[in-house]
Amino acid sequence: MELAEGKLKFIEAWGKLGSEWGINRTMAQVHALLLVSADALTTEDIMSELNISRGNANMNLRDLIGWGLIEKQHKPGERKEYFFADKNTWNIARQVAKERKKRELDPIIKLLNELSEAKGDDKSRDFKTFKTTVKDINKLAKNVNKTLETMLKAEESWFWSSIFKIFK
Amino acid sequence: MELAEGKLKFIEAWGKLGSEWGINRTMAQVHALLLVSADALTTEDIMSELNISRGNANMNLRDLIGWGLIEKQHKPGERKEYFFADKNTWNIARQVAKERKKRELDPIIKLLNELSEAKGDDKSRDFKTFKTTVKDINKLAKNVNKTLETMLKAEESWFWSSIFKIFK
DNA sequence: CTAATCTTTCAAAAACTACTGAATAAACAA
DNA sequence: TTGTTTATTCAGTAGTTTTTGAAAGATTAG
Repeated sequence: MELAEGKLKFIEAWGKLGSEWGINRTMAQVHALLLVSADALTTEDIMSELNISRGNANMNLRDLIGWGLIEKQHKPGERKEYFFADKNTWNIARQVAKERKKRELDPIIKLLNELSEAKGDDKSRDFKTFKTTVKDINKLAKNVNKTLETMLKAEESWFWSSIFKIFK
Repeated sequence: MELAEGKLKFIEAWGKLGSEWGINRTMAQVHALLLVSADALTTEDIMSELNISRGNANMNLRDLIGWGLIEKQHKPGERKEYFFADKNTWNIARQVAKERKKRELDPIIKLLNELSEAKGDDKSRDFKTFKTTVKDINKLAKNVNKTLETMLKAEESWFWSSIFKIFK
């Protein structure tokens, strides 16, 4: 396989993976393109590599900045903006975990806490099932939360060696 | 908060969470409804609780069976089918992890292995970036893979107590 | 066998999400 | 200031995914 073909396959796969995890396919593709580009790219570069419009490129670039996955760069003497991706895989994983935790896990934990206060007939089978389900999911969510918090603070090598120490 | 209201909120939240993670909103809602129902429900029950059509209910019920999250039940003397969800949260988490690993992680690891064979000019900066990025993502993917494999085999209590022994 | 009941399928419609491209805004140079 | 270049916005369009509902298919009873 040649580099050019490999890049295309990587971009396609990253886009597909993103869309399977609720992330806009094009946004994931822009990210993939920047991940395999040694130099920072302009909006025009991205538009022509991925065959997308200016508006689409701009919107996804800004979203990627919002996720903390890419940054703008200004070259001296040039007016246009260049973009480059953080290539450190552990940083990427942490950044995604951090954003999704904030956007999704934190709100659901808040709701589960409220739901566990719900009142009802203690003899009703449905009520008991509701209570138990909410309680159990809450417990799981809090465990995931604690693990993520550790991961967000950790160094990659420490994190994995710790994991595998217990799984040996 | 009353039980009825709590159920509705739970169903809504579970549906939203699902859709944020690439799972059909209605499928997640059907799952949520079964999770908070003590007794098995018929297709009709689900149609009327969630205000969805027969076709939609049927399709999502079958998908949930495919994910291993719910099961059919037959009541003696009755012709219609009843559905109930496994309420064990750890089983749910494992089942989802297992399916997504099979559908998404395994294929991407296969591709990454192929991509790391790609040939190119060893002096090209783009080629070096490509190689490094692919190699690093591959390493991360394999670590996640190993961790998931351990999780799939593990008992809940063992898994979390092991995690927290290290991450305390 | 036929009738009754329940399940599954799938083409068409509806709903939703993403994309385009032209207009507008902003930044800078002269 | 005006002209030039680049960035942003957003209404309309295109594309995708989900849902409906009626028809076809199963299954069981008599």
